[in-house]
Amino acid sequence: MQVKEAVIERRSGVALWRQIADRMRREIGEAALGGDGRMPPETALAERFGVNRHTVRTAIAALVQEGVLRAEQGRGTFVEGRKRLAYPIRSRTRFSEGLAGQSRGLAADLLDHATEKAAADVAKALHLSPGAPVIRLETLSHADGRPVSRARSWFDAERFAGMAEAFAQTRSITASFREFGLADYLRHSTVVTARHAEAGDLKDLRLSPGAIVLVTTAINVDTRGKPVQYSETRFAADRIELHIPGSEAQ
Amino acid sequence: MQVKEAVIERRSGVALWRQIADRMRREIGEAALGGDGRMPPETALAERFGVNRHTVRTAIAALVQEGVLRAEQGRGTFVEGRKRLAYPIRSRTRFSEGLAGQSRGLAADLLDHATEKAAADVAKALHLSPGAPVIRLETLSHADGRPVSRARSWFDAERFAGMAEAFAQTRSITASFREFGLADYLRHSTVVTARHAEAGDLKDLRLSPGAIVLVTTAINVDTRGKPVQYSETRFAADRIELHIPGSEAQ
DNA sequence: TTAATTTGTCTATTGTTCTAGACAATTAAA
DNA sequence: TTTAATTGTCTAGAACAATAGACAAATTAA
Repeated sequence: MQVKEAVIERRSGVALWRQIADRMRREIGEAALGGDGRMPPETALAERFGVNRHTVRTAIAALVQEGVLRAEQGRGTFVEGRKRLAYPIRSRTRFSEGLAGQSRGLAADLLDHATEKAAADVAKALHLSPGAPVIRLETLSHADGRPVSRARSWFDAERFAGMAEAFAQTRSITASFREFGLADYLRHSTVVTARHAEAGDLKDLRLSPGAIVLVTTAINVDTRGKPVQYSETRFAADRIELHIPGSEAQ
Repeated sequence: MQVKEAVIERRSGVALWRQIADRMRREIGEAALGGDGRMPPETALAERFGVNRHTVRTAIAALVQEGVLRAEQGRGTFVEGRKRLAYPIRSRTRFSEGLAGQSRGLAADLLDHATEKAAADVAKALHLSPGAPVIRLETLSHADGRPVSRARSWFDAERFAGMAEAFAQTRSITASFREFGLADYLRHSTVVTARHAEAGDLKDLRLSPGAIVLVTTAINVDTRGKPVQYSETRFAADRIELHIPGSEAQ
C-alpha cells in the first residue's frame, strides 16, 4: 500500500503546489519519477503527496509551463525535459567546449552591452583602478533550445576595445579573445553560490518563481597571469551541474 | 524618492513574506542591507517592497527565527547573522582546515552510521563490486554554533572497519583516516548542484522551507589514486560559498 | 462498440495570506 | 518631561490557495 509521505509542509510560505512541483522536478531529473518517460496519473500523485488532485494539477501545470512535462488529455502526462548538462570547471574552462557533445544547438546571444566605470569589485578583479573604463556584456546561452545560463562579464575597455562587436559576431568569448591576439587564457578562480532566481533571470532563463540559480563568479587570466575577464554567471540549477575535477586530472 | 521595486511576484506560489525574507537574507549577506548592523524601519521596508508593513513583519519574524535578525521594541531591528563562510575546494580539501580562521567553534557530530551493501553509484565511486560492504556515516557540521553542512559519506568497510567509532572520537575525517595509516588523501572530483532543501535537512540545518542547499558529490582518493571516500554534502546556501581556485594556485 | 482510464473544466466551500487601520509599549532624542 | 521613532498586538475584510465533488472530453483496451 502506498503510504502518504510527510514531506510537504503547510503554512510554510510556500504553496503546496509549488513544493510538489519543485519535488517532482528534482525527482524527474534523478529519473526517480517518470523514468520511463511517463508520469503516474494525477490521482496516484495526489494520494502519494497527500493532497487534492487539483493541487497536483496546479503543480503539473507549472512544470508544463517550464517545458519539463507535457500533458495529453486521455493519454497521460509525459516527461519532456532532459537530464542536467554537466558543465566542467577547470583551468581551461570554455563555455561551448564544455557542453559540446552533450547537446546540440549551442548558442550565445548578446542581450546588452555598455562601456562604464569599474565598480570596486570589478576593478579589484581586473587589476584596474576604480573608475577605469570597462566593457560590460550581458549574455544568454542556450543548449538544445533551452536557456541555460545568463552571464554578466567585464573586460578592460582599453585592451579589449570593440569586445561587444566581436562577441556579437563570433558569439563566443574564446573566439572574441582570439581577435585581440589572445590565443589562450586560464581560469584563475571560481566562487560558487546558489540563490533564488531574480525577476530578470526568471524571464530570461524561462524559470518559474522559486527556482534556483547556481551563481559562479569567475576570473580568467592570460598566460602571463593578467586578468582579462571578470564574470558572474547564473545557471538554471535544474538544467546544469558543475563538475570540478581534482588537480591531477586538470 | 524611494520608488517601489517590482521584484516581488504575486500568484507565484511563494508567499510575499517568504520572497521578501529570501531577498533580505541575501542582501544582508552581501551587506547591501543592514551593512551597518541596523536594518531600515519596517515602514521603509514595506514601502520599498510595495507591501503592507505586516507582510514585512512576517518576513522579519522568519529571519529572527533563523537567527539572521534580532528585533528590539522601540529601538529597531539588527543584523545578527554573519557573512557567508568561504569553503575552498582544492586538491587537499579538508573540512576543518577550510573554515579555520574564518570561524570559531568548528564541530562535527555523528548523527548516524551503518554498515550496508554498496548501491550502484557508491560501488562505482569507490571501485568496489555492487553489494560489497560499505560504512555509511551521517554527519552534521557547525561553525560558530550555526549548522553549516550535512554530509553522507561511504567508506570501504573492509579497509576502514571501525570508521564510525574513529569519527565519533576524533570528530574529523582527516584524523580518522590517520588512525588507519592514511596520512594524506586528495580530492579526485567534485560535482556541484543546488536544490531546495528536503525536510530532514531543513530540520538539521535549521533552515526554513524554500531554503536552498548547495550539494557537492565528491570522491577522495589516497596518494596511489585508490578511492577512499565517497560523499554527498548539503551546505546551507546562505551560509557558505564554494571557492574553487584555478589549477596553478593549487 | 463498450468500458476503463486519464486529463480538462466547472462550482462551491474552507483555510491561509495579505491588506488596512488603530493603538499600545518601548526607546532615544529634544 | 515631552515628542518622535520604532516595534508589538489586535481586529476585520479582501485576495489567494486548497479541498471536495461532479461531469466532460479524449484515448486505449477489452
